[in-house]
Amino acid sequence: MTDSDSSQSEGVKDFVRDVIRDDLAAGRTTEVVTRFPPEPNGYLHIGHAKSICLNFGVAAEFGGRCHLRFDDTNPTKEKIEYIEAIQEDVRWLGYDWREHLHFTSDNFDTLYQYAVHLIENNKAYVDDLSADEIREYRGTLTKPGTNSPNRNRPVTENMDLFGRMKAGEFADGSHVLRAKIDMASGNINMRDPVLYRILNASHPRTGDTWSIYPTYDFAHGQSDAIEGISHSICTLEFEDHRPLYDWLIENLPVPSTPHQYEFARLNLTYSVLSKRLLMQLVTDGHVDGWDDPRMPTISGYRRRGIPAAAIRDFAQRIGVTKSDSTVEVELFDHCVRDHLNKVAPRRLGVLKPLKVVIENYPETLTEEIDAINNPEDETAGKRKVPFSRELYIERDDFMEDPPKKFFRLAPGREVRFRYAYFITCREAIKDSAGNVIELRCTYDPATRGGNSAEGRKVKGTIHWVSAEHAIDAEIHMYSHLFTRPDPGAEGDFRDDIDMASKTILSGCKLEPSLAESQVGETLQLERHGYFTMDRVSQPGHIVYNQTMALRDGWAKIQAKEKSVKK
RNA sequence: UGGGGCGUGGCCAAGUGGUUAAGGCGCCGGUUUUUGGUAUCGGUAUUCGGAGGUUCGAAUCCUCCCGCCCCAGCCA
Repeated sequence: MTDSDSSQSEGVKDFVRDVIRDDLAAGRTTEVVTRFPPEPNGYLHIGHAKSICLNFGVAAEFGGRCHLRFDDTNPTKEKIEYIEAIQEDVRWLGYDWREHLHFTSDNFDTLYQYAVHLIENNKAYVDDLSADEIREYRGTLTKPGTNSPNRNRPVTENMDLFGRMKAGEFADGSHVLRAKIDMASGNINMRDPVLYRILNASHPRTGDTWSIYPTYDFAHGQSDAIEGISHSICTLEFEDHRPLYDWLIENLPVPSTPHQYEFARLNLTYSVLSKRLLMQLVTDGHVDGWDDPRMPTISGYRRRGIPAAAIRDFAQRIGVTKSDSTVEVELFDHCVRDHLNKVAPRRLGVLKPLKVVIENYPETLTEEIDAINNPEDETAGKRKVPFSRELYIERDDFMEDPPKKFFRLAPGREVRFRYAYFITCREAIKDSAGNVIELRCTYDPATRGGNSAEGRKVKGTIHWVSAEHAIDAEIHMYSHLFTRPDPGAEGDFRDDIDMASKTILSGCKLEPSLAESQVGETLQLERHGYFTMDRVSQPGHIVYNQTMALRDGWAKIQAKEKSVKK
């Protein structure tokens, strides 16, 4: 965690922190212990980041600790791959669980003993109704349920049956262990919830030792209690599980009494934030894996070059409340730009090259031009960029017949080549089809560095790259994965995928210093945006991902002109 | 007449009975600028889902109403 982060988190205020402050003040808690409890059945996304920042952040602020606990109670969906990826992501986000890496499966023996305890106290029973029958007996939202015919099975019989469930004598689905609570409760979670089910499946960590597995409800709160969690923070959909959470804590010989608090999960415009839908994008091949730079996953952001600090800043700015909300991606984008603007080294790169020949520049000369690495950070220093007679500029920086407000190059116009010279366009060379393929220009030797001694002004500054010295690169440009802010709001979310959300630019020309850049560093190509080298890069085949475009004032002016004309 | 939540500007979100309802994002306009970036200045809710009521005073308390979200997995 950086200093700017901790100073930002001062004065963070939300209802969760209010609760903790009150608990501390009233002596209900002496140590704040939280946990981030992912199920290893997929990759972490920005919604998880909100929870991670909350749980680890709160623990740090109050001098407590935060555990990383894998909620691995469903072997049919969980994989080692996810366990490893999740740890990498949490670490990359900047958080440290120290020795507190836990697994719900670490508690399987204890949980089993807890179940036995409930049976012995006549508070749980083995039911051999089918799943369908259990559903029928459960009633509906408005009609109370009815008791299972097995509800009054004698304790000894329950003990025998439960033991045999554990021993693997029964088929999947043939029996379950249920809590004996209240089939008429308005809260469906209290209508004798299932505590254990038979799953003859191999578990990523416990292998084949178990054929019964606890449900979320039976495992989560008890694991909290075992780990000494003081504040168990989860999302709103678990709100009506809280009475069950509390009931189990009260009725079991657990070592501590944790409490559950719920906050609203994150929704983001132009994104889907559900492991199920993200999984579908991956398995159907709509994206290039969980870490596709268009994915709202932590690994996707990392590959896209978004810094962890920006994600933490975002998590802090959106706040923590109980009201359902959808945050506009623009806020996320702002956090990314805000951070990168301060730290990203500036470089020159041409995405869509147009050749320029400086006619009055010596053919054999190459000059080393001083360029500032980061105008926002003096300590970043300067570098040398080679300038020569033949250069590339951006196609979009030249117009044969420019509109009034176009400040870039055009026939007869003079502009500044950043850090180098004032350049005047003398002629545009065209191919037989009428496309401009080359510009013939002249330079003013007296403007070296980019200023005219006599105070002559120029309206535009454009970037350039020396043709002879440039390195070639392929650049992947990205836009929102979805065409609408609320994918899936009308029909299948896959119909809202923007097929043009990824475009590949090849033959891009970058300044030679970029030969030394590395995967994991995000830099700014001036006037374009932020970019980062992709992990697929090879020595002869450099690939960059666009992290985020700079805000584009020119695009706004153009859009306005267009709407005025209409 | 099932249970549980939530409603403050376009989007987040402070506010916990007492001067003109914080702040951020976005948007609009100005200034600066060797990135049409950044920075900076100004504008953007006479009103807090609605209606009543209590009070000298209400976004904050009470009543009723309206809207939205979650729950009927042997998923988490």
